Amino acid sequence: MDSDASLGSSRASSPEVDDIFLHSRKGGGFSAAVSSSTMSDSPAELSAELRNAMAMAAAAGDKLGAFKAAAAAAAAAAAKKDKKQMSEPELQQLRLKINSRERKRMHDLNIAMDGLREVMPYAHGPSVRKLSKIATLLLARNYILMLTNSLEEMKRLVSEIYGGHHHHAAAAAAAAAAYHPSACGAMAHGPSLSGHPVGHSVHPLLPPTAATLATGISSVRAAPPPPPPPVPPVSHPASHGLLKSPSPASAPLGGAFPHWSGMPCPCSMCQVPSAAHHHVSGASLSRLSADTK
DNA sequence: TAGGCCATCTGGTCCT
DNA sequence: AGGACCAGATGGCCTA
Repeated sequence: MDSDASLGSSRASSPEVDDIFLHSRKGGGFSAAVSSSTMSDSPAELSAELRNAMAMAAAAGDKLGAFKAAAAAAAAAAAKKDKKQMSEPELQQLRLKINSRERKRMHDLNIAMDGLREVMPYAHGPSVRKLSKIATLLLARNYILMLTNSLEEMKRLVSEIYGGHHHHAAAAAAAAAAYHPSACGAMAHGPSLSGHPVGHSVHPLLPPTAATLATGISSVRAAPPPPPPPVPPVSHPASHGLLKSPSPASAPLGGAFPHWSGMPCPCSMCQVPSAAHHHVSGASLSRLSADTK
């Protein structure tokens, strides 16, 4: 019936409707979930009619849709009327339905954001706090730019290797690209690589690309400028700037990143940024914000 | 305690 | 008309 029954939340703090009304939220409890709906002019408690409707729906056995059924029914009935003619409970039901939709929409957005985080070359795991949304987006942008640069570089090298056989160059590049995954052996690409999904897309045989995924975002994390200097390739600081540790004493990031001996760290965060590579700086971020307004 | 990040609510606007 | 999308407001949680 109601669409938000289909999706679970990617966050524990994103309860489903049932959770909102039937369980205490962490910290705030019931009031935390409901009180904000009363910030404007709604009464602090649900109306008696509303609660009755919910109770009846719950008694009907539809646990998942207990609230939703009541809300949908009331909303459907209310939809036939003018809003001004709607009673207070009907208006509340409509509001709750709209709120539920909006919550689902935001949950979907968060799920997509989680999916994006999963394929980003940053440390995953319990000891590393997950990227914020803005950091995820900025990191993703820089990562795409880095991969584009890598691809171009690879094409260029293949063209050089094959010299004048220009008509073979494109095919060779394609073949090289296709061959790459298996050639990497244990360093298989893809999300299956624990803790470092696609971070080594910068091939070790290729010169370091211009990418530094974190440079732009560090200015986002660190409120006061100046931006931190590039991270040295060998030593891994406790924080990449982007990544928040659960506690100061938490495991250093180097432990979360698998680093292969005798091989430059494939983590693009550890690579020195190139002046040619444009990354999203704090300034550009603010510009971006301004542009979108 | 201030600031960052987030979830949620809400009203408005646009689209189908 | 209903749903999707958006932005502002608000309050909670967490960290430095």
